[in-house]
Amino acid sequence: MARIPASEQPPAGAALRADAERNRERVLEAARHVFAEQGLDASTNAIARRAGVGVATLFRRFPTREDLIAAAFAEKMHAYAEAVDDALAAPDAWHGFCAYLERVCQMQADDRGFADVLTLTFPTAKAFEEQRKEIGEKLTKLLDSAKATGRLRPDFAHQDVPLILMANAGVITATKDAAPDAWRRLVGYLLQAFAAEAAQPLPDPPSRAQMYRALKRLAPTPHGARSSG
Amino acid sequence: MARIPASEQPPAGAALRADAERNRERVLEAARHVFAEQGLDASTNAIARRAGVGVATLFRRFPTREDLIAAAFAEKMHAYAEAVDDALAAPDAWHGFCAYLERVCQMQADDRGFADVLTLTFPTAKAFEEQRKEIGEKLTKLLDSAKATGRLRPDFAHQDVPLILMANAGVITATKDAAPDAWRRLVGYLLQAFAAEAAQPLPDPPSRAQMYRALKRLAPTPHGARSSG
DNA sequence: TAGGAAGTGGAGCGCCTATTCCAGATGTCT
DNA sequence: AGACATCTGGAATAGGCGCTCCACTTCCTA
Repeated sequence: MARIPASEQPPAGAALRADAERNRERVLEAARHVFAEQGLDASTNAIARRAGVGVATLFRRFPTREDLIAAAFAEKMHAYAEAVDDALAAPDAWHGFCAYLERVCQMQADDRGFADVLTLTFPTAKAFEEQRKEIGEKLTKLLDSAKATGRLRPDFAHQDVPLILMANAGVITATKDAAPDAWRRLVGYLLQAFAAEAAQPLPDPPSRAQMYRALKRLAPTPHGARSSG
Repeated sequence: MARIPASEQPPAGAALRADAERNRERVLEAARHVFAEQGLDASTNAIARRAGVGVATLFRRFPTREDLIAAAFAEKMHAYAEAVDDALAAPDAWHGFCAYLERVCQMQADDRGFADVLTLTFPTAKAFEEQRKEIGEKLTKLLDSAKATGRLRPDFAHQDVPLILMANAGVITATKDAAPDAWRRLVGYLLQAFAAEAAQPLPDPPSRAQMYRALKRLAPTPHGARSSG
């Protein structure tokens, strides 16, 4: 007798058996560790091995890679959201903005997987994407406030934020081992460029739609997706 | 009877048989095309297939991946060197520097493989690396001249150049398809940050040694090297 | 034009990957 | 304690990869 109506699948909230829940947690912990070290294209086997479970267990709990990624990075996404909240709460919006960018880039530097997550979308991970949308709206407010102080240049575009994250991801990928603080230099330059005092004409930013499409590019499938195109 | 003393291997300059030379050229052409489209981690098979030759032919002519990369990008490296020469010849060193950066970043945008090449070293490809060294020396001159004009900020470091290329590579990887001009925005910001007028204190740049080690990180082996670490 | 060096391509090896399947172990409820 | 759904891990499938080997072909020279 099922303690849950269980029409077909455990209705998304159904409690797992205790051992299963334990294993789920172990997989997530392993995934977080491995993704942080190797990036999003780490192999499923490596994660299962580290978790000390069979691959089948991993796949049963997280049928698609997006499921695993979304679950593994849920906490970091919250921290990411917190960063905007803190920035909005800062007494000076410009300083809030600067601190926000540094904090987020630091998060990228600390976690290669997260660096990738911030430059991608995961359309099937709904909670994830809703959160991203919410963060985006708060970010708009932050930018407006920062511009209102007269310190952030008025032509700074919302799309410039993911652009920075992409650039930062590039630096981190290349320098993580040999020069782990190199990204600070990049961000330092950029923040000075974002100051209103420095403002000179710029090329147009990519449109929001373009940027969204860029974020929607294929997530780094460990292998195989390469040949499908 | 060999028309060449041929102690063991064709002494690096030995003429290939006409058909072999033709195939060599076809492989290079294919490699250039495939690298440009897919990046340096394109599969050897894909290149051979496109060239219309067997994989053995490719490996006979280019025993290591570095051999192939060095040969495929030799021309682009010359164009890259030319960019510094032109910059040095410019009447105004600051404008020369700006044009140089834009031109090089454009080259990255036009060729995903080359974008990677510029953020890596290939220790076994001697001619390649000597050229890189020479370019580096000219670049130092260019930076000095640009600083002497008072327009390039004095704390701009030589190491900042590869840093920019890494950042640009990150943007290009992410936006190539959806927003192919996004990189211009990044470079636009950076150039404004490099202007002496905008100069504010910055984090220290990575040391040259660090940057060199970062460039020396493993080239993207198509697959396999991942598990060796 | 004939002989042999030079060059060829695809089959094959070993390794890696994702994903599925299923016989057997485990937890949970009565 | 017994019964049974739940959960498990490793074997198995199917594929991609780099790279090598070798029976066969092509070119060049004399």
